[in-house]
Amino acid sequence: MNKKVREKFIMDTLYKKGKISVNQIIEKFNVTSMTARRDIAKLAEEGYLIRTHGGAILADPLENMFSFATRIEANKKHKIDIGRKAAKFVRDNESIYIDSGTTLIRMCPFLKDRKGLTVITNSLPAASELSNYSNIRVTILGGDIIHERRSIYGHTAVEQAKKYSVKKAFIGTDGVSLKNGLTAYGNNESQVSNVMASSANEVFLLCDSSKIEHDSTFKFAELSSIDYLITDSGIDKKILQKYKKNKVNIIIA
Amino acid sequence: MNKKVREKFIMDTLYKKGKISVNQIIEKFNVTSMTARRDIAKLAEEGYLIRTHGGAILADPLENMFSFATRIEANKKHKIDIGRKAAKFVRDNESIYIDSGTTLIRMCPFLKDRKGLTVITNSLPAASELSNYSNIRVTILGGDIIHERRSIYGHTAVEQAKKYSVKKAFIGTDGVSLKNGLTAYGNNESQVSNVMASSANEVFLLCDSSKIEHDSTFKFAELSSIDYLITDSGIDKKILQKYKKNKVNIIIA
DNA sequence: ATCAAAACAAACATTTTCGAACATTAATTT
DNA sequence: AAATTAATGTTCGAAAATGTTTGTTTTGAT
Repeated sequence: MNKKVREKFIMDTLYKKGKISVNQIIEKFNVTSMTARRDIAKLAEEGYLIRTHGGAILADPLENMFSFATRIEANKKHKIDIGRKAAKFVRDNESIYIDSGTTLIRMCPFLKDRKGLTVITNSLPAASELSNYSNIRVTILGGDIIHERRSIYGHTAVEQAKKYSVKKAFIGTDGVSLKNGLTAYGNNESQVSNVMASSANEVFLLCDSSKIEHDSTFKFAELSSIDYLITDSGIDKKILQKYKKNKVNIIIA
Repeated sequence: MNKKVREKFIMDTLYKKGKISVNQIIEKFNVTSMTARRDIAKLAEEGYLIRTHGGAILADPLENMFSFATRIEANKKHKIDIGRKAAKFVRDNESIYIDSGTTLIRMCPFLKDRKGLTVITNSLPAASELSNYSNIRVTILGGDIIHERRSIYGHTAVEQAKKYSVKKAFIGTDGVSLKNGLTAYGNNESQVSNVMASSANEVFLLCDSSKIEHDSTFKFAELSSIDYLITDSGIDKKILQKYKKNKVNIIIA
């Protein structure tokens, strides 16, 4: 079971230093280069890192490696994990809704191999990312753009949203708690999420653990309106138990 | 494995300082000048930067936005010229429509200082670019996305377009001729352009000179429906005269 | 306009890393 | 315990990265 330990070491090193070499792995664990390379290959396959000659660097699926300032976003790793997990629920030939939000964007790269997928979204970056994949049909909601979030909202967006019905809706939130359900900073964007969620067969809420048991200003949906809550391993055990007791279908990525 | 790391360093430096020298790379990574130059050459090949003697400077940011397979557009200079010229017709506190198309995108950076501007667009990259400027209200048309063009079309988009009325519409085309007017490859996108143009006080057609007296498949508008044709200095003198005789209001950027 | 220094690039040499194929050794299942 | 599966090791030719040499081009100062 050393494999998992090596993988953890690789990712830890990457998050700390941004890069790792095959030799580092060889020396640390006394394995052959082939094994080290296989580890790296596997993690690359899963989208965690980008291979290089002699090692690997940290992957960032969205900003291709030449991103503007390389500010290391808080919770980026967690968000990628959540995005990957969420993407696993998407099947070929489905139609899904992807909400705006930094966590939701992380789903997109993991959808690129789906066949016959139709995606409806109110997220400008999600639409941009998905429009790279010619096999995915992308529909964007029209309306006004919120600059800070690159998301689309307003009456027009809501009206358009009402016309669609999707199999699965993947939505975000600014906060979620057992007491107040889903809450957001602004009242506007969440209306779109609500409409799309209400027509969906299954609703997935994606939120990193920092938002759990944290309330924002506007309450926009009950906890019961979601079918699955996908979050990261950073969630407090006690809170996790409490949620399970309250029959929230919680998934740890 | 240093290669990717060097590339990242090069691009980071470029984004921070706008330029980089071969010597900086040599000193930082202890490599030969040949290696440093090969790095630069490769990145230039991919369109990320522009080579100079002794180093490189940053390539156009817009290029990077969708650029994965960035073929370096011919006519880029011309398109920028056209975009700059077109932007000069935009006043504070107006509402305008910006069509999809590579020429139209070039307008956006020149609009960043306008006050109280409202922009409606069916172009994904234009919307992305404009959403960087918090002083500009951006409305995007909803609908299906054409991958190759990053533009939005279809029934939904047309219906939404009908609800707006703008002061000035800036539209693009695949071809324009005295005989056939404005023509496009596909029949779909141009419908949106048509609707927005018909409600506008003034219609500007932006097209580089390679498209003039060149016909595409679908005829979507008369030449008389546009008020100004903005093109580049590459236009043939004889054709220019002919257009002027036919009372086309032609502007050379 | 001329010249020297710096920058460049083609061709070739060297070093390093890869990865496919097969062998071996755990770990799991039956 | 035998069979199956997963993980790791070994070998070796191919590919990639980098260095070296050498002659050409560019630049900038005179």
